[in-house]
Amino acid sequence: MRVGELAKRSGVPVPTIKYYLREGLLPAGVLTSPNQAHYDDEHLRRLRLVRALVDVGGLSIASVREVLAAIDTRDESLHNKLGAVQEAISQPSPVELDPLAIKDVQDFFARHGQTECVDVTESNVTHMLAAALSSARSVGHDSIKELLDPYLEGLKIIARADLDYVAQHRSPDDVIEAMVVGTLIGDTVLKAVRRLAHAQVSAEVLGDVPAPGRAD
Amino acid sequence: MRVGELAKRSGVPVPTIKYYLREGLLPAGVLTSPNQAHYDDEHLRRLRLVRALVDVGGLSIASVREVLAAIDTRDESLHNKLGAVQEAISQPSPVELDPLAIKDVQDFFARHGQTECVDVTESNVTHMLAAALSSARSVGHDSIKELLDPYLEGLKIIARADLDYVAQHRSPDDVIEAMVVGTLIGDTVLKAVRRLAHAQVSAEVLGDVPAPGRAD
DNA sequence: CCTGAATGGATAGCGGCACTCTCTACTATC
DNA sequence: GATAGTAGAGAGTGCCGCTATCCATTCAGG
Repeated sequence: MRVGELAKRSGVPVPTIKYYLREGLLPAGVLTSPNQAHYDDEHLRRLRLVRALVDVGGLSIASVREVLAAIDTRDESLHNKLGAVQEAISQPSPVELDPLAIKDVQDFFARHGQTECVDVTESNVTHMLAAALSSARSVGHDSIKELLDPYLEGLKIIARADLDYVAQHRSPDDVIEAMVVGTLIGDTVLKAVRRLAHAQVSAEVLGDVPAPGRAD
Repeated sequence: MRVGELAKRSGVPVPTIKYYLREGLLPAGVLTSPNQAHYDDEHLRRLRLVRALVDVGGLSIASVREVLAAIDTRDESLHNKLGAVQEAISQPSPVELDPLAIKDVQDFFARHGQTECVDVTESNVTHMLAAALSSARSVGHDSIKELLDPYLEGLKIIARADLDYVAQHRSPDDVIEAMVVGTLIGDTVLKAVRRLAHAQVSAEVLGDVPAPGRAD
């Protein structure tokens, strides 16, 4: 197919597709003449993935490029690849880290037998966690660290489901893509369902009546 | 204190503080003369909250304004206020909704006894969920909907912890703020911990050795 | 009381990002 | 041969979150 049809089938405007091509988010089509190229279903699939990462995952174009690079790398173990993708989809926030928050993260790791991680800034993921706790501290909510353990408890169930989902896929490429999609879209799903759970819980506890003094 | 000290104590540059004042994210200080105003700890607290929402929550200035407005509204029930905050911190994505994904969301609600919600686009939260599932469908991962139930399972534990955390706070204002901080910073914490859980699980299953054929 | 730094208030400018427009030279199609 | 579409590339756009500049005023130190 040519770019026009790719645009029609994906819902992405032609100029945007050209932009993605320039930015390296989409491999070039096969040139049949100096100004004619041919795109296949793989391009369509990739284009939809890019849109999913941008629209739902909220990734920047640069991050998408990193993620795709990690997906496309062929000479690494699956585990390393997953790690690279994790890093790419977890951009650090510009918050400066509070040493006490770093301590909280280290304690958390220690509590769960992970004694390796000494330098929190080493990984985007741990940096993200430390940044979140730092921010919480700065607004006087340092006790939010008490949530870490129950969160882990709930996340064990969730991570198991994620794993089962990813395990459905056969080829390593599909596994990686499932991981990316599952993680990023999963984040959004989690966010939404958590809010629904909050709403339900708050309705139960607070009800429509303003009676906060009830013993539960 | 004056703006210079506010800047020093918060780490936010003076011009940025002025910008926030203009944008209504920060109430004006008490004028003691035509060009002298006095700011108190409440301003500092609010300023830190704004930074937390922007840096960790990733909210736009406009969303922050909405959240603060919801926090500051005085004439609504706590439950309504929480709902307003939820909406404000859940911006809809520009994805167009797949009817099948909408059906998935409705089925999910039906499975859990929530029969009220007919129109998914009514709330930003349900819209977010439907958008995420739509995107998943578009990249060929429609079976991600199977994750909804296990996610809810894990999130029940998490939401309970959230509720306990919020319940520690006395005044309604503190409850609202705890809800905002707990939800937004909690999102980031959840994201990070989930990634750590993934990494751990993938290390266990895949190990450093490329032996995918092991029976678990 | 004088001087230099800081302040409130307002307007304009900047840098980054994700496109979007425009143009040229060409080609497929009717 | 007219028309529509295409590759490729550079410039332009719109928004967002600041940042710079300016002015009249005022505070703080000597």
